[in-house]
Amino acid sequence: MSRENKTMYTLLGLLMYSPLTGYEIKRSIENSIKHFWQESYGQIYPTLKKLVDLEFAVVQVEKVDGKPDRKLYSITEKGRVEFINWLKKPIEKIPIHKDELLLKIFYGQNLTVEENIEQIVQYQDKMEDFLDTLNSTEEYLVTRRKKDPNFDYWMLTLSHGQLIVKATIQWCEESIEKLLKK
Amino acid sequence: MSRENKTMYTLLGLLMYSPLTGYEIKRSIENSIKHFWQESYGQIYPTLKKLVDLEFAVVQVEKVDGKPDRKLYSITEKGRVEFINWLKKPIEKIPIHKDELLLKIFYGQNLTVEENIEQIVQYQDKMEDFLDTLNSTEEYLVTRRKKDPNFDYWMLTLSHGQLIVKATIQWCEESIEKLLKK
DNA sequence: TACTACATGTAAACGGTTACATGATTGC
DNA sequence: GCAATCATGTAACCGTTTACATGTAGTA
Repeated sequence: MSRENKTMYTLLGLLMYSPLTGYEIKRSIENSIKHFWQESYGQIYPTLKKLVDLEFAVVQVEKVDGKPDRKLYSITEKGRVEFINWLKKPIEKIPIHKDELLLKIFYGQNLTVEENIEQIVQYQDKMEDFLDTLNSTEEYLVTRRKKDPNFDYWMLTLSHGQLIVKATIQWCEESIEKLLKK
Repeated sequence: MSRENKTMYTLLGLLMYSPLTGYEIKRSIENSIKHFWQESYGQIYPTLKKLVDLEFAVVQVEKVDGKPDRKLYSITEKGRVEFINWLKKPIEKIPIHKDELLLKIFYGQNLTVEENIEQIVQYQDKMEDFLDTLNSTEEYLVTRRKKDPNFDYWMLTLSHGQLIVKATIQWCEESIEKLLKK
């Protein structure tokens, strides 16, 4: 079973809006899909090269004084077809995400009840911080990006994050309760 | 920042209960933490070797006619200390799990509303199947393992899975609703 | 006859992060 | 003077999966 490279589709998806440089792609990911998707330069630049090799994108090199060349990547028709085909394809299997907290809780019998509660409390704190940043993003989208044709889809990914994080916080509270009764 | 090898701690945690072979470890993972943690033989066997190198475990080789040697690994005192120290350490940062469905939904404007709904419907189906297997596991634990000292902690990891999957199904339903109104 | 369970392991490749290297400009 | 932003990229390494190799015993 060959593994498909999702980084490629992430970049193609961004290039569907407009041509971008590697640097701009990184920034773009940082303030849009960051809460469920990340890419490093170590992935972005080689993938951009691959996109050109496969004729899914073309480069325009702009010379700039004293700076490295600015390489602007544009998606080709072939790239658009490839991207749309990927988009339509259903997700084959739900992925199992490795969860370090659960691994520690699974082995919880090796610690005291108090130590386990402490672990969960600290995790819950981090989840509440995360919920705050998601809520800030929502406010930004609603006040500044409501007219964008993508707005509804962006909001769907956000509400997913909010629901999951809230469920996790709820689990933390319930679990602490249960452990206190031991 | 050096990356810690969680596979090592996964194996040490299992060896805390009793000595095991690589094969038994694989099986053990398959019917306990499978819903949030997986390890392949390509990870297990080399890690077992490493555990012995670091003196966190010792091997006992049992010769068996016509079969490969059975290598039984036991945790050492040094290994127990290492494991407990890891268990106590708080989770530093919540990991961002890459989510292919959300990536596709984020780019949803490139498809029709119906195509996006179809994508979510199919995902929801898979989530409902997953919930069924989690519920079966719960039934098994409650009817067959209630006396085990680890029972409460095992149930916590299970209820986490159930809550998250239910939240995801809820998100699917709400999202389909929202898309139908477009 | 074929599949499953038992039991070991390796090699290649993939996917991803981190650290490094370079250097101009702008603003505090 | 220092940090941030713009802008390119590579190399080393880590973590993980997949496919391969080997072979017996029991069962459907």
